Amino acid sequence: MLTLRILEAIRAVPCGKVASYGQIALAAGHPRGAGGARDVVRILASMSEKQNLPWWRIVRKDGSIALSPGSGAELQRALLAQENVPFTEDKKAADSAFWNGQTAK
DNA sequence: CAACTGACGATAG
DNA sequence: CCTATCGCCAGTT
Repeated sequence: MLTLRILEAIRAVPCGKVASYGQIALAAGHPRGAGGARDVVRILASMSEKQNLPWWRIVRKDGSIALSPGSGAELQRALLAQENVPFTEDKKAADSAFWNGQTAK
């Protein structure tokens, strides 16, 4: 089940770091082009709380907050800040890129 | 049980 | 460079 694998991948993200949906999907073994990211979205959006997942560590490939402002984006940024994750002026995760830092390009 | 949904990502225009 | 569209697919309603 990809869901569980994705959940595990998200849980595998170390504190103080972030991962992109694409990287999570890839780590989960779903190289569906870029579609794997959609799976991460679905799962996170629906089960994050239930699965006790660190959804706030999941950002875009650019390292920026994926959610729209007012939907929890500010909250996520605050949580990351507490995890010791530095942010750039663009509100992107600076050096917190997980998996060889390929997330922040 | 069937349909909708989506916090993305890449490619094409 | 920015906008638009396609791909993907299982959890949620």
